[in-house]
Amino acid sequence: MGTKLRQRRCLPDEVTEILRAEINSGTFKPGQKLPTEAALAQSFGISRTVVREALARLRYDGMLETRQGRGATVTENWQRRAFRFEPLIQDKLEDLNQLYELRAILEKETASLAAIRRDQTHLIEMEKRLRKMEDAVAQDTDGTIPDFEFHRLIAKASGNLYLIQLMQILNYKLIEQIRRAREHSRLKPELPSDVQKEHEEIFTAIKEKDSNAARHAAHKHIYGASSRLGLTIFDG
Amino acid sequence: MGTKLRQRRCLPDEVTEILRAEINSGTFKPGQKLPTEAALAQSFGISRTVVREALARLRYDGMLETRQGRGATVTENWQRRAFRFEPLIQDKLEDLNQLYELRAILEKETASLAAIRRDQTHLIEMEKRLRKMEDAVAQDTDGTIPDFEFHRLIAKASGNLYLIQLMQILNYKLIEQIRRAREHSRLKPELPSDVQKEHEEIFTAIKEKDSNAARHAAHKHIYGASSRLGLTIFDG
DNA sequence: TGCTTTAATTTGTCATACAATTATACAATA
DNA sequence: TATTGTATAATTGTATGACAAATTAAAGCA
Repeated sequence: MGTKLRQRRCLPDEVTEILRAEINSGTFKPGQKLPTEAALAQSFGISRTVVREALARLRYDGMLETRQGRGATVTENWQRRAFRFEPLIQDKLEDLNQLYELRAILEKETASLAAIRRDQTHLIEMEKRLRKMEDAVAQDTDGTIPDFEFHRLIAKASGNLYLIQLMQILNYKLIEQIRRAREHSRLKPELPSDVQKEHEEIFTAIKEKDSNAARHAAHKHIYGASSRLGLTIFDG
Repeated sequence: MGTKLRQRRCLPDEVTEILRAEINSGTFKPGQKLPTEAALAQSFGISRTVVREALARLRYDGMLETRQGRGATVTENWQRRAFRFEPLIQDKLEDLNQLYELRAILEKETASLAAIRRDQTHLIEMEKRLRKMEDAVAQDTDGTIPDFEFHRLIAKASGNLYLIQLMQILNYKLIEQIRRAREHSRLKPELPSDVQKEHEEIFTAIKEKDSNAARHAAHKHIYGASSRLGLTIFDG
């Protein structure tokens, strides 16, 4: 295990990433034991302190189980405790594709719930963001933030705290990923007027408490967004 | 912050949970600085080692950002990196309710996708689990494992890796939670024959590539399961 | 063999030390 | 006064050593 360490970030980050990758790739299989902390420290050429920090993280994710005197064993992969939107697929486009597929599912049902549970406050806040986006379109500036907030408000109106958290993380991840993808491989930019129209449709459906219409409008929006990015998610 | 530590589990677990809760509840707000490691160690009455391990975990989840010389600040909650199904709500029944609502959403759409993308192998494996569950019903034994695996196979057939991971974690969490709830407050047990019938319906729909039927069958199943537990999720 | 005891191994926690980085206080200067 | 530069303190990052607690492996014994 003489993997080299690049001192770009802090050491525990590096070690965690390496160990995580080795577990995911099957170098250490479920049920199998990891080398001892001392051995890992020596093979990485670092102190036990750093190794322990890395193991602490993986243990917290439920990837490892350590017991005093026994060592660390890789957990069966179905009892993990944390979900991370780390790239699961090599092909970046396919990865983005699957993320958007998940997003479509969540946005659809969230909008549907929001149409039922929204109150006046939600509507007011949503409309504020709609106007901000309108301004952004008119002035040709970046409307990413009100866009992000608009979707967050829909989630909030759905009333489901897990949905809220999950979508917040997912949407932020997507913003980051798309921004990065744009820098490198020049993904097509969104067409602001289309986006604005789609947002209005979602808003109207939620306002009118039309659950099905909200679901369809949300689907149309996410499907449209993915299409504009050149993705090909399933149009269920 | 003289919160007491009960030595039930290991110290870092306790400290992590406490800090996590304090951040979530707003005791430490986003952008705000945490006490220094030394101060935390002293107030908890433990060593800096343990505090560092707790902070390492929260940092890894993206809840904290620490910089050498500056200290630890709470991250804006929209840039967190990991999603955990930790109790977000005080009321345990409402928490379970929201978890099931999320599960309903995911199972529905997963089944729908599975009906489109499943291949012969998936069907064979699913059927194996169906038979095992049948046996469990007949012999009045615990069919939790084949049940769990059946749902995992549906997710697998959907082809979306994020869905697979997410649902695995969620379903495992629910199994744990229900088991624990049963011990304490005697939740109603499932009616195995009903469950079996619902599973067969989902399977048939997926087998026949009927996406809508699969969606409906899955919804019926999760809605039924939650009802049998005495929950009241929305019947959209 | 089968059981008990002992020793070695390994993680959990503590304490200390120092380097690297940042914040703070303060003096010097224009 | 305001700003800038410098020294000082504070804080995290990493390394090392030590010991307790738990587990495993080995040795000894019937």
